[in-house]
Amino acid sequence: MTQKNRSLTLRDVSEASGVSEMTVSRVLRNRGDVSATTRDKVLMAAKELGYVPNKIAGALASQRVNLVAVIIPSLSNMVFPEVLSGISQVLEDTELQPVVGVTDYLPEKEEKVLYEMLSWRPSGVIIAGLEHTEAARTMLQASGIPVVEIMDTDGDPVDAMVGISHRRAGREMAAEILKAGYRKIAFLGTKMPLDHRARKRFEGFTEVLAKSGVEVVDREFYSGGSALAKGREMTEAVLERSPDVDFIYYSNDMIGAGGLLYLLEKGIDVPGQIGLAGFNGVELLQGLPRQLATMDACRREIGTKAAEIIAARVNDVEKDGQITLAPTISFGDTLRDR
Amino acid sequence: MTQKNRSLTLRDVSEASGVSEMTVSRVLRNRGDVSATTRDKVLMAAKELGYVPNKIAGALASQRVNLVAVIIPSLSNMVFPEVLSGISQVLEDTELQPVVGVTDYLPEKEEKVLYEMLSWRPSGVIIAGLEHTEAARTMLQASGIPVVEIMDTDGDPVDAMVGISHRRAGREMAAEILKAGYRKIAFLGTKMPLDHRARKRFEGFTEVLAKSGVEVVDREFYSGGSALAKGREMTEAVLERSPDVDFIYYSNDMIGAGGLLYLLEKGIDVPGQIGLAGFNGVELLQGLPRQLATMDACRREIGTKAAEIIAARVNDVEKDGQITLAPTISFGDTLRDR
DNA sequence: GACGCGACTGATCGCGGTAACATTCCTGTA
DNA sequence: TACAGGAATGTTACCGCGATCAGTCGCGTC
Repeated sequence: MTQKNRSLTLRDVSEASGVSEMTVSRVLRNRGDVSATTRDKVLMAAKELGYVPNKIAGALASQRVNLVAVIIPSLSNMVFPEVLSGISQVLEDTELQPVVGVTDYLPEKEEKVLYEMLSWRPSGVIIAGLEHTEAARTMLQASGIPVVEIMDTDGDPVDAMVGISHRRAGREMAAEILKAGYRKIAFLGTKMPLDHRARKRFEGFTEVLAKSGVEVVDREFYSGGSALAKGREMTEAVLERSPDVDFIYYSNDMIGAGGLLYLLEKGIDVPGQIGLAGFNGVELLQGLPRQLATMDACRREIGTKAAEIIAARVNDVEKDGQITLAPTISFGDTLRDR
Repeated sequence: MTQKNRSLTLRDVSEASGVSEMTVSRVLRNRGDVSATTRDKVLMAAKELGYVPNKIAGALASQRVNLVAVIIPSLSNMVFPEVLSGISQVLEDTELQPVVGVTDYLPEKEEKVLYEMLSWRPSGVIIAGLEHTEAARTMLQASGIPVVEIMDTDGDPVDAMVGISHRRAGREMAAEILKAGYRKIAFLGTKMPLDHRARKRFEGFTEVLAKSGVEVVDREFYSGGSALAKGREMTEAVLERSPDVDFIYYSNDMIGAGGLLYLLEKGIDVPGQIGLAGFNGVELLQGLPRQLATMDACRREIGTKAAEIIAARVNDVEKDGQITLAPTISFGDTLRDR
């Protein structure tokens, strides 16, 4: 409460409680032996002064920074917050703490953010995707700390990796769609150069279609704006251009939901006339009039596994570092045998 | 690239380039006079080694930490990410950097997170809400750094504050609803003890209703789960219990959207038989079959204004610190004169 | 009574940088 | 030619804390 301007230090607490700085330090970190009386005295003084330890100094002195850099493309779609929450949950039981950096899907920004984060000398890095600039990869390698690349497993990780195969996800969805008898298939997605995982899903998707001699009859890509509204617009555009479409595969659930709402409004029979599928398994879908077919991206689990790997490695425990999770398909009400 | 284990220091670069550590430091920070030749030599050496400056040490030595602590309740609803993006956008033009902490709407967790963040000695704090534990308020005051409390302006800030009056938002919505002729009004919201802003909206809302002798005929609260689905369920429950309801005020757009979808499905005339309104003005709404009446919470602007205040104060520029933004109501298609 | 031992406490050093001041060197000018 | 003055570079002293090691004290043991 009594507080001038200059920030308090151990010395202030030490003077206030009549013991050495070292003892105060021990009390506040619960380390080493301190008598109960001294401990109480110190804690009282610290509380009274409103002392908050300086982790900057602590980290420098101890050469330990209990931060984990988490680098993701975006916070504004539901997918990464959920990964984050998985990470936080696991790290909560450790002394590690996540620090988030956002790249907006821009490789150069990713590089910059990574550089910034590494300059805080974190204990580990969790970073989305396997595609990074040359410089970023080099930094990750040179950092000498555990690195987990998440979300995607189609590629070579710098170190550890946890995710699903998006290529396979695309393939499986394509197979199911074909099995259900759809043939005039359209694809709606995000502008792809930015989003490697969406691209890989698309590649896997077309690959399987091609094997059956089927080609995507139409496609449309968007960027920015309300995904729900974009799904609507794009669906409308595609139907206008290609009225004979019988299935639409969306690169994410949000635009899929927009498309679903649009089709229902138009009185189109889903999935009779047109089938639909999205990707991600977002919670939102549960509130829709009909359940959109989708594929769970195992977001939360990716977060927890990644955090577990970091936590283990930080404590020098070796731990399996290449985890490919299996996304489960959910057919919902929009993908059925015709 | 050549890299053992121990992290590189200025000394390594200094040795590699044949100048003093101080000069290397100057080059890397672009500060002070350094000849072009020396500069190049140093930069080459630094790049070659893959040197990343240690901000921990730098911050300790310079007594400057260019971090801004941003403490918010949640990342999983659209509102805070948007505030964050406003903050980031403004801070991008400064040397400040946001660091996010999440409290899950729990006061004790907020206190803990705040303590953690302050222990990194940030240059400023942006924190959601005006309600904090006693200890948290004390810490904020004692920190001696600029503090901006955001989102809400119904109360006394520790220092600066940027937001809207949720009480007034509730009042205005109530007034419009009454003006449109609705009288059997229900309220659906989140469990309130956790969310002061939702509570204040509700208080303002009922206050205006009461002045016209109207009372909320039914109410229902939820916590957890998919908001869209919850909106659906709660709406169904309320209609069953109180079939004569003619308006439903939702404490957020997401549950409002769920309700809207439900009513449309049931073939109920919206807004003829039942009017609806939500709160927040989320982007999602643009993709709905009908535009839900709502009120913009000025999220992005709150973020930018708050960041501007911090940025100004950090540079010792005084700046107006009590900003109340005016949310604009948007009637959409679900609130109309009967 | 000397000794060992464990519990507790303190002194010193250095983590990797930066601020502030000191030094060197070069140039133009009186 | 001597010297002022600035540009370029180096030296020194910390920043606030924790690791390490060095005491101090009380007590049981032989």
